[in-house]
Amino acid sequence: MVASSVWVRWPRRQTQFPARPTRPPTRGDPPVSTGRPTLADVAVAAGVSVSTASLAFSGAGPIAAATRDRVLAAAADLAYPGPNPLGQQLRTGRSGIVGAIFGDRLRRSFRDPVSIQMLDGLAQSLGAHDIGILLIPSEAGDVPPLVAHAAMDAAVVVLCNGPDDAVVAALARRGIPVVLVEGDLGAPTERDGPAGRVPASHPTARVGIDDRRGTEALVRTLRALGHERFGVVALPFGHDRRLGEPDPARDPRSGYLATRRRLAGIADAGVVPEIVIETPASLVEHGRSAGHEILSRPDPPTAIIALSDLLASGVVLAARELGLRVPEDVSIAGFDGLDLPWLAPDVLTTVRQPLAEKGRQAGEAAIALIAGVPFPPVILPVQYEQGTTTAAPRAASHSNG
Amino acid sequence: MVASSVWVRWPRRQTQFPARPTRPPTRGDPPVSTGRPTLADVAVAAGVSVSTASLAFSGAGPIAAATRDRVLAAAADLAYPGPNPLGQQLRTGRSGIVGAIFGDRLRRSFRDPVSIQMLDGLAQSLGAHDIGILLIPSEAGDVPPLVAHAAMDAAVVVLCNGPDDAVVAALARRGIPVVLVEGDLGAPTERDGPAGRVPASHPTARVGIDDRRGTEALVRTLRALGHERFGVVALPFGHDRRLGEPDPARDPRSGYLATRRRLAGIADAGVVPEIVIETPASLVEHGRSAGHEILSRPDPPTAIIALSDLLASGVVLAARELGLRVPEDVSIAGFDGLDLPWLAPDVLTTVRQPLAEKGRQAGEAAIALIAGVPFPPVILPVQYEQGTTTAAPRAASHSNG
DNA sequence: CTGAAAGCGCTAACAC
DNA sequence: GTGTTAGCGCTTTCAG
Repeated sequence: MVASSVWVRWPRRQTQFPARPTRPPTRGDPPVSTGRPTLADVAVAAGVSVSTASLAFSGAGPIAAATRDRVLAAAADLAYPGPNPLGQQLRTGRSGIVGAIFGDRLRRSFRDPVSIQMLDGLAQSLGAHDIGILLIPSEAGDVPPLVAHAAMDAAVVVLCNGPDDAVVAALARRGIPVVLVEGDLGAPTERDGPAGRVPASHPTARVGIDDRRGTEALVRTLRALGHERFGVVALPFGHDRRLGEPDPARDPRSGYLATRRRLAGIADAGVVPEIVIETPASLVEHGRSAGHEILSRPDPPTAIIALSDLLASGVVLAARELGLRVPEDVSIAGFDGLDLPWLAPDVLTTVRQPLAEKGRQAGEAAIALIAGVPFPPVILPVQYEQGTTTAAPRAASHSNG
Repeated sequence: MVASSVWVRWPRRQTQFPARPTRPPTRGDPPVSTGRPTLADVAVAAGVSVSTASLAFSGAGPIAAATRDRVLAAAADLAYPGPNPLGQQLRTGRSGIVGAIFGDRLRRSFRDPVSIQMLDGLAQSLGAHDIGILLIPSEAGDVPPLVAHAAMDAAVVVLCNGPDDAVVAALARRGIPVVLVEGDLGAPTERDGPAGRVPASHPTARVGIDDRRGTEALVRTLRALGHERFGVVALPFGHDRRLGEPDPARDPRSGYLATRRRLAGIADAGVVPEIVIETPASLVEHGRSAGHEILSRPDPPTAIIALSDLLASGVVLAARELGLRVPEDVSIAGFDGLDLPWLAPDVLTTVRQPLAEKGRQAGEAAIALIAGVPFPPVILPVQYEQGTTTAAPRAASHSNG
């Protein structure tokens, strides 16, 4: 049974909203006179000059209380909604907007709480300065028109792809300061990729976490429990997203920094995984697929490290579906420190990163760069968190893996 | 064991980025000359007038190909990044930005895939017109500064609270067209709430779904299966969010439209629920709490209707935790039509709504209003979808409920 | 097809 | 404490 099966859509009339009367157009008069009162109108009504009227609103200079009240009263009379931001912006050269560019589809990024929590922190620090966030979803590879044309005072770029990131190059060309979250531009000598050149002098800041030491600590803990044979479910390596074992031919220098660093931490702990599955995105279903792939093998590894909690939770689901007990039959760990109530009764062993703080720092970085102040790189610490999904392997076999 | 325990933060130097040389300031010269090339510079370099140079970039008028090439070459020479959007915006009176205002915390809204999918659709339709989305998180009740001051050509307001919504009033005062998603302004006569007056003439559009008939169809189906005793886990009733049985004293006319309408649909199907639990937000954990509350009672209802899928999935978790089989012991249904892979092997019985399409329509509405064209109300259909979480009650007792 | 002129709405340096 | 003045960078008539 279907609730309703047609698209209800009332006919559209072509009538315009009532146009306000405009003064007779003179030569060179732009056709876009809004008809709304301006600061000049208020000034006339209050019997003061425009500059004084401006002061009444901005408070950016000395003004007699009586004068200010007179101006505000006149404004109220005229239903003047306050200074037009467009005029302010042109005059001050500031838009009051910071672009947030996600190197991925909105849909995919936003199904991941990691992006959201970061965005929340970003909104906090920028909001405190009355700076707005312009959402710029960006398909992998191409440069969205908004990056090229929208007004913004700075941009926060999440998950850029290294030296050749065309988005960052476009921003640099426009002179827009860039905050790189979980990204870098490569060594200065590498910055002249085909897509563009980011001059070393371009105002840039970096905010990241110490993920390398995070996975290292995690893996060391698992080794101490007796695990010797590891599987890894990895985040995407780069914009060319795929599911399966990674292409051995890929340039290990390129691709997403977070993925590279978290893998490096595993190596730091002295572990060479028996199997690595790359996923196209940090989503439960991809973790589930990867989990099935790894756990269905004969004699699978005793511990699986997923590079994100969403992936790890997918692996847990896969294990459950295969009738494996977690952590008795297989230990599963994640990364991020998300709250995943639906995994109950299990609680993921993970490496918690300060997501909101990362966003907040990115916001502070943007604010600093806008003010012309350099912002030194920030690397936030992460913390190992024991959950219920890891334990010693059933038979801590000392046979070589 | 802890990966690292201090906040790594390198010392901040106070050096400025190298300031570009500015021409000696003359009287009245604003201090904010960017030093970057302008269209005038390009025009000089190309040996044409500014108006011609403008045409070379906008293509909004006749221009000789040779002239255009000369201008573009000069622009490339000067590393001119294209017309400054701030100038364009003041001149055209358009910011190219639509505000997206969520009547809730960013964090909360964005943990809910419903908001995200809508936002994705919104980005689609606005992006096709090169219009950017300004993200405006809004605490319940107060008017964010960005609503009052940010430049935008229109605003999409999600989940407004009825006639007295201060955010909508503020937008109306500024003359900014408003698209209401899942909201209304009450009857015209009610629009003069204490918080503000939204004149009937103010450009406004509405986009919603046929949720009333959705829950009606759902409940009728359950009744046909033999269910007679229902519990309801409700979305928040209004900005005053709480968990528990609803305040009987609340004005049934106020509060979130979606909640009211979905409840109305249940009544339409001839059902008076034995128990209603209101939740503070559409989140799994609240559904879980509510589920425990309902299912722990003696002789609980045989069917539980949650007004969102996230809430419903929480109820499923609660049932599992209480050792109840779904749907044998209790039927559970949701609303939205989300993909919840982690609920496997269960698939929610639900009412699917076209979320992305809702966002797309909101975007189209905004575009229409910006162009001064009225946009008639849109009510999108919903569709009942049978999952595995509903079935006939174990003993379809015909004793009166 | 190109150039001249006018001004969108505002702020801020400076003179009074 | 207030007014004068000069644009911010751009688009768009309209004349040639």
